Amino acid sequence: MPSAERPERPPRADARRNAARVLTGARQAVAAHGLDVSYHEIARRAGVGVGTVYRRYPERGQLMEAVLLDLLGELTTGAERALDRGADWPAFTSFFTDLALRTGENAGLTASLDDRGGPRVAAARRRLLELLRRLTEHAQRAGTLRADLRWHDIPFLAKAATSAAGVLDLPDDRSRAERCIRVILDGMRPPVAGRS
Amino acid sequence: MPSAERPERPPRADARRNAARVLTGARQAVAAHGLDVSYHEIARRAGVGVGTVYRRYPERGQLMEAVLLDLLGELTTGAERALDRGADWPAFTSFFTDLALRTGENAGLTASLDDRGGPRVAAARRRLLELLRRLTEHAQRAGTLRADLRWHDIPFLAKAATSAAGVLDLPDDRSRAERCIRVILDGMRPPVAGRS
Amino acid sequence: MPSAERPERPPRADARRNAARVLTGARQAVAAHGLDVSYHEIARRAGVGVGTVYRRYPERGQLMEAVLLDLLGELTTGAERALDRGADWPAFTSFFTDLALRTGENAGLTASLDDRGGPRVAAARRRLLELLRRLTEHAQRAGTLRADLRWHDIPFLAKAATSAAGVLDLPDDRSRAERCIRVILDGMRPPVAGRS
Amino acid sequence: MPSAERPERPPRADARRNAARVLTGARQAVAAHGLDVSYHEIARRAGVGVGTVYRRYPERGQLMEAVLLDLLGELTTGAERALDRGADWPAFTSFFTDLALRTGENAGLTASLDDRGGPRVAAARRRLLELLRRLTEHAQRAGTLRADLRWHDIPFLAKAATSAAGVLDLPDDRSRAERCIRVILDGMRPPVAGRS
DNA sequence: TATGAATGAGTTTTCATTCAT
DNA sequence: TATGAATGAAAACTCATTCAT
Repeated sequence: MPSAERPERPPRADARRNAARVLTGARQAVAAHGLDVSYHEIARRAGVGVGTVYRRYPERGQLMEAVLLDLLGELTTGAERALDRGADWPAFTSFFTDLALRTGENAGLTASLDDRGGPRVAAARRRLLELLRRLTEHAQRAGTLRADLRWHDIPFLAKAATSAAGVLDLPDDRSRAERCIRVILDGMRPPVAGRS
Repeated sequence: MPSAERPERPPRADARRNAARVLTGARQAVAAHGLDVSYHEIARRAGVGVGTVYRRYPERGQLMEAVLLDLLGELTTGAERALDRGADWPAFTSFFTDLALRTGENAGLTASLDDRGGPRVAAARRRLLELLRRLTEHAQRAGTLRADLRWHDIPFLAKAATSAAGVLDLPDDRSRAERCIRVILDGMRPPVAGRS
Repeated sequence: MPSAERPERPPRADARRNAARVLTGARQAVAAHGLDVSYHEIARRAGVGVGTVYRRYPERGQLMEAVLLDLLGELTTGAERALDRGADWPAFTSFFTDLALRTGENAGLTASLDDRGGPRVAAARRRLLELLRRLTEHAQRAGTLRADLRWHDIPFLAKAATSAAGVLDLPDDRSRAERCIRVILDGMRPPVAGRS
Repeated sequence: MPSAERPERPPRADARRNAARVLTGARQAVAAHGLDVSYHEIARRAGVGVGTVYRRYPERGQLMEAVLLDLLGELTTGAERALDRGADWPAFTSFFTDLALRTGENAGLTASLDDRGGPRVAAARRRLLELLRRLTEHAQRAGTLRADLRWHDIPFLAKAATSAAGVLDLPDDRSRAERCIRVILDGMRPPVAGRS
């Protein structure tokens, strides 16, 4: 019904397809080159023209927000699963490893866990950090996590654990990344009395 | 060439002064903006004209090499001091902390600990890594460092420890950086038997 | 690449318009400032941004080649017309004058008549020189041109004739240029017996 | 006698030597690269530092004036010799050839024969042009030079004759240069009646 | 006085962003 | 709406001129 009142029609099929392509391309591009990737690089990976990326995300911040929301959603799902599993050490370990590896894959993007982005990012971050706080407290109450750790140190340590992977430019060198994560996880356990 | 004998006069006073200024400016600029800083920014911090920076380092690679050599030299000095002090746990700790903080302050430059740069950088790096290997073996033989750590994991963990500081954009938030370093150092100690 | 088949769309209207503008601007700029004109000057005369000139001719050599081809094309047309007219003395004179004045207007570019440029320039030059050879032989066979002239001296004499105009920095001082061309043309006629 | 009144002492030996070196270097450099040659190039050929060239000729114009005066002096000597020899056709030919070849060797410098330079250049030029005028009139009165030539066309034709040599980048291709000079000289002779 | 290192204006070149099609 | 050519601000680089030694 072609009327003059803008019936808010659903987006065209190719428009929807492009929206997904751009987001995927942006995630890949950001993972590979950091937050300063050029729009041309994103467009190249998405298989669209630069203009298309600009039409959808006129501001770089908007694009990064979309990428962050995507990532935060995945991490939140992981945290919920860990809480559901009782927040014991294996569950914490699994969540932390996931956080660390994803963080490593998204070099530079981890600012998401701090204080950038618009209100929607802030909300998503709050949701994740709240889960993180509960996970941490569970683990500390159960005595599996050292008590002097602040819950907001966790994402820092997670980022730390895998900037290691980033350094190598060998994203698949999992063995070292995992060894480093293990060391950090060990360090996060309560100290044992009777050590010099 | 007014004379054929090239009397090899000593460098001009301002030339010598500028050599130091350029290096210092470059280190500050790289620390603040990463490896892609503009030559103008470097010149500004050094208090010289761009031309002077170009005269001294026509290729960006040469400048970065000089910066790396400077940094590697300082780290090597620290490693030697730690070995002289017997490579016990406090000495190791002190070296690691130094490595971690300097690495953090030189975000992006830490590639130096891997495989970039010309032959002189490679040599300086080899010298440092050799000291690192000896430090690690000492500590592992003394039982103060977990045995399953490879000595070449150390710089990764050090970088890890302070990419934390970088995240904050608050380079002086030492308290968190130090807490993270402590956790990582704890994780590097030998595991204690009888833990789940 | 949204489609794998590259529908090979026709060039955009402004792209086509700009292609012509850039070439014209380049010819004017080169005529006025020589081969070393700045790209900004060319862009200014073409009425486009520098970036556009760079997009079309990333290498200065490519731009100069395009300018040469344009000039050689015009000269070739003139030579063909002269041959069609029978290559008698008036036709030769007219061609030579044209060659001389254009050469003078394109100071520095006249290398085109010698041995610079890529294969396309070489081909265009060969085409022109071949016509020149035929013109010369016609005229010598008809006895209107001195026999001891080599056909490849002609472009040198043409360049000579109007470097005169160049000297003045008064490109419109046609009267002197024409007088000099006339003298040279006179000199090119067969010598008359019985002169000291 | 070291007194306060600046006794106008003769220049130091090395100063005089340098003055000569700079002038020679400048003539070579200008011949090779034209009037826009860099001071560094001149200094290199002279075997002195740039600063020395600047000290002696703070303005580019002063340096070019010195070079011109040197060249004009040589040409004037040639013109005087031609007049002494009676200004017949062989003498004129010899002068013209000399003028042409020197002019060719000093590509770009030939502006000297027109209207650049300071008062001393103007005077030297006037002296040379006066000789040229007399040479021309002698030759025209004797009927060996076409009457419709203006005496001030001569230097233009001379320059013309050898810009030919310049085109080749083969400064020693005398055979072509000489053939071209001959053609031009022929063209300068009085026209012969009974030609189409 | 001679030297060449230092300077910075001007040129070349890139690339984020806009906009004609 | 999607595209990529056009744009021009900003970065890289050069080199004529100055000036500390």
